[in-house]
Amino acid sequence: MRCITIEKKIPKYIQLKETLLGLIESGAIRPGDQMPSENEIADRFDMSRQTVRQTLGLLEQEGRLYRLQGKGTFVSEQSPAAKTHEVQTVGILTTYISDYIFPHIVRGAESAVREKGYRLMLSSTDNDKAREREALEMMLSEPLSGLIIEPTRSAEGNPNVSLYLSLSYQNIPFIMINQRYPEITCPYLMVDDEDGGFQAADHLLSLGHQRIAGFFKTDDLQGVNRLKGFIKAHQERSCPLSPDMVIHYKTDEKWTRPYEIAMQLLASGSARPTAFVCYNDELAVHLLEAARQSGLSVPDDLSIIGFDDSSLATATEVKLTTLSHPKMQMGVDAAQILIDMIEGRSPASAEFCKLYKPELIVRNSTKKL
Amino acid sequence: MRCITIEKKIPKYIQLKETLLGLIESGAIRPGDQMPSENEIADRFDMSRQTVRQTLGLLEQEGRLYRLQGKGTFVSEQSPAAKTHEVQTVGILTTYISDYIFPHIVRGAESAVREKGYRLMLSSTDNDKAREREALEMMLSEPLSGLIIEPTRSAEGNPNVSLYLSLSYQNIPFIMINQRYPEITCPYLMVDDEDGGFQAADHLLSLGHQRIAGFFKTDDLQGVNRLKGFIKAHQERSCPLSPDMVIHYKTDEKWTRPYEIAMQLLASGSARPTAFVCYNDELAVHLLEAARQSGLSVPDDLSIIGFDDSSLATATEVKLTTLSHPKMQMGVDAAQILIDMIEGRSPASAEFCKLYKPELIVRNSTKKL
DNA sequence: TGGCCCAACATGTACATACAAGCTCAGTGA
DNA sequence: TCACTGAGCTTGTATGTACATGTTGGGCCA
Repeated sequence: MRCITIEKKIPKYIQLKETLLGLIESGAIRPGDQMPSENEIADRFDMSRQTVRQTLGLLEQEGRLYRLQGKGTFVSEQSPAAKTHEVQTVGILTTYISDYIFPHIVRGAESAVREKGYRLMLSSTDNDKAREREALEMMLSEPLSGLIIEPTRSAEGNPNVSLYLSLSYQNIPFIMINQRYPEITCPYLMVDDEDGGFQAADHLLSLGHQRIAGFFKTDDLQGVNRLKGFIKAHQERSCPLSPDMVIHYKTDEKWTRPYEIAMQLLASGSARPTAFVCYNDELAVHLLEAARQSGLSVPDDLSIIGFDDSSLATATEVKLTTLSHPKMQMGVDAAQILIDMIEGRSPASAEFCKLYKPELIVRNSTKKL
Repeated sequence: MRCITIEKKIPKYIQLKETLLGLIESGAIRPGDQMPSENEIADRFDMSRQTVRQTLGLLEQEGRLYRLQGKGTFVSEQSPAAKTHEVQTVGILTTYISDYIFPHIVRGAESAVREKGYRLMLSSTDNDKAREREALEMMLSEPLSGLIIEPTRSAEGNPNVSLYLSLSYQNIPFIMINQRYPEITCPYLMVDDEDGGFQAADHLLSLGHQRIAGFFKTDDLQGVNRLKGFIKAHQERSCPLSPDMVIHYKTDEKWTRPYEIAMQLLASGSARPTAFVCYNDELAVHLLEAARQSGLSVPDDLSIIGFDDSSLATATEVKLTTLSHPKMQMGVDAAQILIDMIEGRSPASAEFCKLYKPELIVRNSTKKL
């Protein structure tokens, strides 16, 4: 009884809409065909012309019909096609596009996204919070199906939290790579930087090095974590670590400060470090130059270890020992997990997390003491 | 008289719509405010409630109003903002994203595009014609305001010409970078590769080298043009060029063929070349290794010259002499010219063309014989 | 035969009425 | 005091009528 009452609550004009759509979908009325006139429909379905008009208005608004005054009402051409494979868009927001390992991440994401039939919207923040906001707002000006985000300057708080929260509110899935804002709960992928830092230091310690200088960029969490692992390795091996053997620098100092300090350290006689752990290969190559300038040979006088296994690591004459991680794969994985979330296939909770263990690649820049 | 008749032809519900919009725009009714009820409006403007409903339906459809049954009709929040600076999108289609100099081009384009308030859609072809088509079709599934295209494998014809022609037909401006399809007339930006090849060879010839081997990737026009300049320099200097001093290779052979041939050439005794001109820095670094393997020192026994002035050029111990060109600037210029075209500011005809003259950067990998 | 006009029919505009359904709030009753 | 009810407002659904406007085609007239 109740059921029937509820059934009956469906308005007539909606019922008519479904009926007409059925006729169109079934092919009884084909694209381009003229519909029966309003009066005819009204008679046939035993309703007033006004109600028919209301239905037709809806269908016209949805693009399924078009009406020509004086001529009649007609079925639109392409509607189902346009509706079924409408292409969706995924956004990726990175700090830098051109530098170093980022292109590989972007490339991985792009190829995975393209393969799944999505488009990729790209934006970068240049590691600037204001630009992060700008880019996010611009990307979201048209509906996005999902976002891959590489957080900007994550060690220094996050004025754009509200924007990220509004993403959740709008039900737009997103995933973070490389780093993560602690305030935001979302799936993320990152290299196990602490483990990498640990492996680097541990490798050198196991080779008998006692005075190891570590150069870390500390305005992002990656550098902080690598440093953490670096310290941990010293603790586990019970090797004392002098504070002046830990060199912090910021992104904009990368071509100045580490080099200068390296030169000082290398000139410091008997207390001179016998090994450098570098934040990444770029810096390692740079400090390799510092060693040359100081008249020291690598690895005989100084061991150097990099991070990322970039193309720079093997471009040098002394091939760099470094920590390798799947740069492009992270982009691919991020895209795939995100698309799983978009398409509702994912069991990946908000807590989902994938850590990539770096692999130590021993080449010729490190040597037993 | 006629005029008045025409005035009177404007339907009441349209008039009411304009009136209400006026009230909203003027601030008399503010976003979030409740509108007068349908009956009230009907009374005030002396029309039936049905007609008022028609107007409100239109405005609701346009997103200016929303209606809540039982509560009333309200003015939407953000409509004017969303309407006035609706964000447009520009696409960029490159062969590779992560390799080498492409990230710089993409970055330049991204930053210029973002600055102008556009969004950037990114896709790559992996130098594959089928994927080029796929990517183009996908990007165009939603309207794009313009496209930056780096042609795919341009030395081998172009099965996708029709797609590009349809761009013109749809009035979507586009611009090509790095290379150009000869069948398509459009503005383009490129490095003057022929001049670069010429400068490289000329530099070595002027240093007294007589036997110079040139390694060129010839499945794209860039390599072909660099080779052209390489040959031209020999002609102008009246220096004979033996055919086996010109090595062609294809993209997928880049890690094999040139290296092998270089090793052969370097082992060929008295006829051994005294200098290498390389398609790019990547290859130059690779052939630097071949020289080391052959026990030859650079630049004393062998001069090597690269192309692109990439980060690899200074990562090596022997800093590479190379040809520099504004990688990122090309992306910036492409974006700016394209946006000028989109916004109709451009006097740039379809024939517009900008050639970047490469600049020879002399470092330590070349030496007077 | 050719041009014109008008009837017939299509959708568009406008108004009237009636009742259904959802929200608010004041007043009632336990 | 608190919960319920119902009056009175809102928008939503449904139908009726009337006339305007645009399209087509057949029939009339020159």
